[in-house]
Amino acid sequence: MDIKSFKKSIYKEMADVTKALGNPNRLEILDLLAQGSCSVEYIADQTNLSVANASQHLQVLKNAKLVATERKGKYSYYQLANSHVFNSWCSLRRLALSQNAEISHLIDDFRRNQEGIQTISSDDLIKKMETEDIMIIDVRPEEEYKKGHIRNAICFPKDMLDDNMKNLEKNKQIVAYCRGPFCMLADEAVEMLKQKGYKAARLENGYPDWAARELPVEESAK
Amino acid sequence: MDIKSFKKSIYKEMADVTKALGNPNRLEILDLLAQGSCSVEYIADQTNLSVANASQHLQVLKNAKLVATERKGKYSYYQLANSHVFNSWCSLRRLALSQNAEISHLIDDFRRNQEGIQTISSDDLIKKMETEDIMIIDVRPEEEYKKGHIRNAICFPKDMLDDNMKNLEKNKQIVAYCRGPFCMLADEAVEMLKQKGYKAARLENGYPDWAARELPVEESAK
DNA sequence: ATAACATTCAATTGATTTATTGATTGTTTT
DNA sequence: AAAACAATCAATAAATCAATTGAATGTTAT
Repeated sequence: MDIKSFKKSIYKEMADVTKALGNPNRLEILDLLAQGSCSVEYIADQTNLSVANASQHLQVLKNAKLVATERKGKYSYYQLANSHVFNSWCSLRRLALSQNAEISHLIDDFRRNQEGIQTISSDDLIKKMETEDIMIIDVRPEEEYKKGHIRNAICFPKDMLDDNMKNLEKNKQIVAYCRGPFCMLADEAVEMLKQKGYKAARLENGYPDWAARELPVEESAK
Repeated sequence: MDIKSFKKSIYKEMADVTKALGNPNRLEILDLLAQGSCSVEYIADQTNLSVANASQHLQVLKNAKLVATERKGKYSYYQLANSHVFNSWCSLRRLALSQNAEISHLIDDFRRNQEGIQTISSDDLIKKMETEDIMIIDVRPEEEYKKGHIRNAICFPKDMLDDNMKNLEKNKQIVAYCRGPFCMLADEAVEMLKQKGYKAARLENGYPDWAARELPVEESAK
């Protein structure tokens, strides 16, 4: 093989992986899978796709080796193939947020409409955990909490918030987190809590970002 | 705007950026632009695209705000819009190399055909620079060396290698580098040098990776 | 002014991608 | 065995993408 066609096939392979990422529905699916493995039905439900369409997108991701699948009984569970997938996803998220003022504005506008939700970074949270007596609440669906959560966080699914609110203390700082920066579950929870007189803020990013911090950084390809 | 359509537009924006990256020719163009700014003509020439087609791809990259353009006289010079672009490019390269055995095999096969080119990492090079008396040669075209190069590296364009070889010393370890892991200029140079009895190895990655190391790591979006 | 040149634009054609629909496969429950 | 269910497959039509061609724009040199 000559150099020219060698290089072309390299970039072709790289483009195939990138193309598999380059679809809004698949990016949303990957964002969801970053929370842990999910069945096709759950994915379809959470992303408002038909099951057939979700399955089709999952095949694309699978062919690109971005996700792995495992059958348990009559369910197929999908998960991210490895940590590189989430790393690239985050890198693209950072890229999109940095270049494209539109996304940042969309988020800012959304938060502003909700009367200024206070946002804290992971570093801030670590500091607060060491110096203050705070409560961390996980407002994702219970299934996702079970697959993994921030140490000491309480399972606080947003739709059960009313019932559980009595477990909170008005004088403690509450930090709510959810799936990631594009997920609005934490914003909604914070808004509800503030209306009731609690001191609440949201974590800027989500659980997967937090979990990735705790792992050693992988540097090179292999 | 309701949450559903808010999320859809977020992922849409993210997908638009990713789609702009998801084409083999555009990935190759970005790899080239990572060396420094280039004219359309140079890009077309280096990537074997027609000028009109290269220009078209550049428009796509420009619309996605991945590259910036500046006109100097009758030439348009394109460059990467910011460091996030190269970071994402590298992240996708890592992803593709890790998942897709095909790419790694393609590279390995190519290197094996050339009688085992020895490859050293950036960390290795730093150590060697401190402890040994080595020669670092930049085998990219002179234009790219001028735009930036590893400190103390000598400009050694591959097509001039024969003429310049007399400046090398047979007893010193020589390290050749080029554009990146997919670029074969360094491999070719190392092969030629080894045939003539020099001790030569190639740097695993290229100049842009080296330059990115020296800059402070940018963590979050803004 | 004219010619030469670098780049972009516009139109076309063929190839890919996407969502939808309905049928099919394989597993579990009754 | 039959029914219910999860997931995939196959076929289609609409939309988008990519390479080619030739014309148009804008700058520099003569």
